Amino acid sequence: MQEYLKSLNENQREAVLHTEGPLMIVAGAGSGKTKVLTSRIAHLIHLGVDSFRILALTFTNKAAKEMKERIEHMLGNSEARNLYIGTFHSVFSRILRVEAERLGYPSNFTIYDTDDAKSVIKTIVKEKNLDDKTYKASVIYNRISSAKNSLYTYVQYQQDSDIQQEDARSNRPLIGQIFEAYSKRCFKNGAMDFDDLLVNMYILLSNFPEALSKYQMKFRYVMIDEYQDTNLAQYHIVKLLGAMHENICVVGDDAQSIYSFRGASMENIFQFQKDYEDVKVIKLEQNYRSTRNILDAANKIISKNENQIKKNLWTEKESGDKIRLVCSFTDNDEGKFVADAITELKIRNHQQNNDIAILYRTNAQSRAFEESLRRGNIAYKIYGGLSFYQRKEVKDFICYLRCVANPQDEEAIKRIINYPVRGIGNTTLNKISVFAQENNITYWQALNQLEAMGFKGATLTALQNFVMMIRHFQGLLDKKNAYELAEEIGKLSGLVKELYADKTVEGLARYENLQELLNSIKEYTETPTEDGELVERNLGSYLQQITLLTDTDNENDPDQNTVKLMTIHASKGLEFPNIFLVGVEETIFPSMMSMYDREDLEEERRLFYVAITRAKEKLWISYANNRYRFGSLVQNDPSRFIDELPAEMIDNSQGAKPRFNTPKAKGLFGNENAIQQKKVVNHTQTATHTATVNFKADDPAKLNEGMRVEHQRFGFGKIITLEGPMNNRIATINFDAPIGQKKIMLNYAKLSIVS
DNA sequence: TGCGCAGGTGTTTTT
DNA sequence: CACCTGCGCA
Repeated sequence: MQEYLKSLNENQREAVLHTEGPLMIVAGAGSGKTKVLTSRIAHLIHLGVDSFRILALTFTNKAAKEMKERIEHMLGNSEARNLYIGTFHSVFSRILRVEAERLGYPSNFTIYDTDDAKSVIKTIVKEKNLDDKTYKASVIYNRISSAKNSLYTYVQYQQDSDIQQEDARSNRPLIGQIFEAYSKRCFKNGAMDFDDLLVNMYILLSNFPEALSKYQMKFRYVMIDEYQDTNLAQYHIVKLLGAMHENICVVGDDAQSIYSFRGASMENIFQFQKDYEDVKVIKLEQNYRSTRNILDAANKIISKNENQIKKNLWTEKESGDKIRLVCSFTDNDEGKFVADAITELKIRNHQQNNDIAILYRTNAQSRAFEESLRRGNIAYKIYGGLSFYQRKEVKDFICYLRCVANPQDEEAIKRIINYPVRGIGNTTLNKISVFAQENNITYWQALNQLEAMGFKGATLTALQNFVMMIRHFQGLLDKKNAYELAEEIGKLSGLVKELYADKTVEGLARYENLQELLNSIKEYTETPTEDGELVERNLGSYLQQITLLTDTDNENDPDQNTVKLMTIHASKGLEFPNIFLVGVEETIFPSMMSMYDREDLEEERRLFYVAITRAKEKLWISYANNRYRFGSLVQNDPSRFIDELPAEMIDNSQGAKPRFNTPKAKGLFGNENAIQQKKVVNHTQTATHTATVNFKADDPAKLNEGMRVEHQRFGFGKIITLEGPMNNRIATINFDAPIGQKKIMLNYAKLSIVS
């Protein structure tokens, strides 16, 4: 038997050996999913399958990279280089570069990140003279994005009566029109947003039979990781790609489906089994990661969900430590507790920083921990937030590169036309926009007819100089490699000089970031091709791949020994010996947005499950009684998920009392009066109030002290005080027994006036 | 055109 | 609280 087969358990081996026909692997957390996928690919190559004909799609670059490295290691030769392994987005962008012409895009098309996309939407909203408060870019972007993820065109969007009614109800009836204008503008700009990479791939396969058969023949074996996170567009693409050979292998875990807000649908798992008659389903249920206490707790949690494929995840490991439940008085105390616990872990248990991760629900929660870790002299790294390429100075530079590679890219031109300052103001920009619109030409084409627009004097000279400069760069595109070109751009544009002149600390950091960017371009230019035949290492391909890179992906020095801080979403697929899961409080986790809907709540619970199953040996679950949010102090109950943990696996010695959380107040605060003594509340009880049938929230501005009101969860009560600014109003309400007095943030809570 | 200040406004989660 | 926007002034 081959070496790689020996180390597999029976089910894993069956999955590896089942190479022909549709296969679905339901892989529980920590059940060796990646091992199976990589072994399966190695096995295919052993059987003589041409490595060029294997496609594996993942959701993160990191997962793709890991798979590739592991296969390389297993094979011991360079065959792995020919494999098509990458994220949906990056693989499709490579294919679309080759096929761009069929779809009417330039092969150097730009990829718009979320910021670029929102900026285009803002422009359109302004052009249509709509109110940018009702038509907020983020809202519109989300509407358009979810439409695209369901393969809706703007025409279908405009004709769908449900959608139209929904938009009308939210007072935004013109989103369909904005969608249309946005699509047309992106196309004109030679740009695709993230969703377009999927949509256009779908269009390519469904409208161009030659393209379809080309890729169907090419990819004889198709593998999909994290299948539970695919959306409708991805589902259809996978189905089309695999239709000829039907050698499709999907790996997923319904219990870890946490991306429905991005259009992912667990339904795809169930649909897969219906789509193919001869589908083989294999479950991987042995967990190799966590101790039994941790695993049992996770199982208990997930069993509360109605919507799931039943699995029996088990382990041979010992029960291990109990889960430590920690209650702190404030968010800062929570930070301090974690820092202290980490120090202790390192001293007593000889753990490294690398062995430890702090997980939270939202990025904003990282601050208290950053502070406490810094104070405790513990090296850490935060994942998430802005990717390197989204930082202002880096993106400015990239926009130079973008408009050289693709002069249709209006967003890029507008961003740099007056940076560094060259006397081209807003009025001028607007004139150019209007001219381009009226004559139905691109922004760049308009810039090449300056006289026709009637510019004179200093403005004309400034514009002419800009256009000449960009043309000069474009002329170098074929003569110089990406790095040489970038160097020239840095010099001639004055950007490097501008940043160099700034000697403040931040200025220095910005200058260094720019140098780092130049280095990365250099590195890219000098690395030999290894990615299969479609990759060319020029400026265009460089630009396309960096837009798809996230913060988690540029792990420059992996041997850095740091504690890792990240959201639970970002932690998926990772494992650590020690996990601190923090901020486990109602309104944070489950999030305020997901508390009132069964499906949303189940997704939060899956998220909780994902968090717990990251831990190999030790797990802390922590919450605070008081924390600052939006600048004011709020009080949260411990999360309902804490109550769902099995009591016998919990170590309560850190003073945490999930059911009766009395604050251990001992003058930790200067302004004691500001903190309302919290009533002892069993919050499972608090949830028993069912809102009146016709419950309708009233405008918080109408509330007054002394009024009797109804709260959806806490029931009826009387307003004692109202305080804080109107945009963050806090009411102290004396609720009827057994709830008692509570502070309520009106931004979140919905109150209905009774009398 | 650019800068400083006041005021408003917002937090899920991400390729 | 922290960030962004818009406005008034130099």
